[in-house]
Amino acid sequence: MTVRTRFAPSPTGYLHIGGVRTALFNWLLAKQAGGQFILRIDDTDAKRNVAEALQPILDGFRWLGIDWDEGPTDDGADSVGPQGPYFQSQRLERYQQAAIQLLESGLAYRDYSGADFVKEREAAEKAKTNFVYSRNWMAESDEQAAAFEAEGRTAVVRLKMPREGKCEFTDLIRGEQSYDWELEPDHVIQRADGTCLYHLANVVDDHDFQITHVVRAVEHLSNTPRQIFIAQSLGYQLPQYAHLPYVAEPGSKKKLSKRNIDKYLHNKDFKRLYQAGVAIGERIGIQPDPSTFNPVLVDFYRDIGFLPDAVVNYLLLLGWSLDDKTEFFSKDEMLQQFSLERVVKAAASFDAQKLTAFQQHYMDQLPVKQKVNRCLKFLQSADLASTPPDCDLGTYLQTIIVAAGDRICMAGDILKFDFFFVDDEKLVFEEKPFQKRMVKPEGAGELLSQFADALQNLPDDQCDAEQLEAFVNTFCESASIGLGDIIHALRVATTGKAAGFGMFETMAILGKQRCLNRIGLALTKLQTIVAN
RNA sequence: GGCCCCUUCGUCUAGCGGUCUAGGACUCCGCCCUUUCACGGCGGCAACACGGGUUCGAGUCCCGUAGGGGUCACCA
Repeated sequence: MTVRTRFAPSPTGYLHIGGVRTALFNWLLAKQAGGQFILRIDDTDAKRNVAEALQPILDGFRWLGIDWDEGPTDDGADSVGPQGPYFQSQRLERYQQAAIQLLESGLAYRDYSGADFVKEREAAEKAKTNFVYSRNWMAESDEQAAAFEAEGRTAVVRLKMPREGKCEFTDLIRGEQSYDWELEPDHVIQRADGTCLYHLANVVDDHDFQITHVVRAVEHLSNTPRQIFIAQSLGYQLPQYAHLPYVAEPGSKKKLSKRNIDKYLHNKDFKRLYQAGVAIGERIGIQPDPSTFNPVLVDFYRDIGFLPDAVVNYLLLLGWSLDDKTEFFSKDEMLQQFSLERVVKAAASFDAQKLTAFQQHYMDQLPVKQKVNRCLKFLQSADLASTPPDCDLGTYLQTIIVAAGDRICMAGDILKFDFFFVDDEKLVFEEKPFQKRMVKPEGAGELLSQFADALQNLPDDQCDAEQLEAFVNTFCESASIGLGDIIHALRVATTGKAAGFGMFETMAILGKQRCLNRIGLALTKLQTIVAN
């Protein structure tokens, strides 16, 4: 039997990190068995522009390398696959057929209760008793229906649920499950206007698409009995069920939700990641709106230069493990090793710091050329392209990336080192360090000026990091000062910042002329400040 | 509230009755390396929710208790 799994997002405009994990597990289960992974769009209730709200979700999956065998086309405008369409909004007829079949077999009925149903339910809630619908407005014959209609009532279709016995099924993760049928109310499966609801559509589609394994989050566990009822009533063969734990909030066990971003921002690690993202985002024109750009959403990671494999690897280990030590998995290894048996039952909190650690690891492993390509995109987006004379941007960038080592965790971090890529006259000297290192220390300007004169005479072919270091040391000796007396001012003057990587390396990369230019600009600025 | 689920270091987890004075990873803290930072190396802090059983023996099985969570729509 071919394993077929599915993930069924609603077109909401964003791809949630918890959803990705569910999709990933589905994908792994199908692909490791040589089966198919299907993307189905649950838009039965969507009144918005589906294509537009679907696009970010499709893009997200493509970026992560979670490819679907059947489902919407990449632009979300159409479907590909033998059982299409894969949009629920386009499958209404199928659901209606199923509703008729249920009606005809007496396992569903037309219900004319309207608001009376709610009244009964509320009364039961008030009395603190289990609610069992009286079925007073149930119409099982056309005569009954006509009578209710004469009262001006309209009908929905409800499931005629069993009122005794148990629903038993096996969950691949949670084992044997048993639910009392009497606790299941008569769910509505079709509205008065003929449109159908989730449970019906879901079961019909899973059957039509020949889904063999329904792998979804636990919040659906309690939906399973009614779906089993529908499937059995329709004569469908039941799929296997597996209910994953949900992904929880940072530092708590509550379900992670895009609605509570403000709350997560109080979490130290989450906030740090978010702020790192915002710092990058604002340089490349992303609105710092936490409702559309935050670490719960997959776009966030792509936008700031995470590696998709890092995100996937992290998510794999959120609720699953192979053993007591293996941390890193390539896609192939995941496909080889994944199994539902090893899925953890408890909810797992989202940990921004650990995700970042995975990113750091994957970035370290990435060949330099690829790092260059990724960082280059951010420079271009931020409109940064200034290089030393006779040096092309790619080569220059590579030098910087090598020197930066692991200081570039996500590709967008290259923007922290923007001073390498701005024209000298556009270099911004940060106020605080400039005050501290240039303005405040007595004679700093004078010293720097002398240094510039000396540097001017240093032959161009002696400007690598090592020789520069020797040169600076010699200068310090002759001026009878310590290295610390000049190096800080020198850093601020050449980079505008208080911190960076090795000073001599930085100077070597910038080149002598640009260092001189910048020192000159810093001295001019200093004079202006002193004059005022 | 009803029903259901879950419970090992701060976090992700290993553990399927003895090999557990509970292992790994992230974080944190030391030390080493490095003229600085980062990396790296070494080391450290830190957990079986509680109470009863069962058993020669329980983190591991059973039952309670507590806590946490999910779900109870003409949403999906």
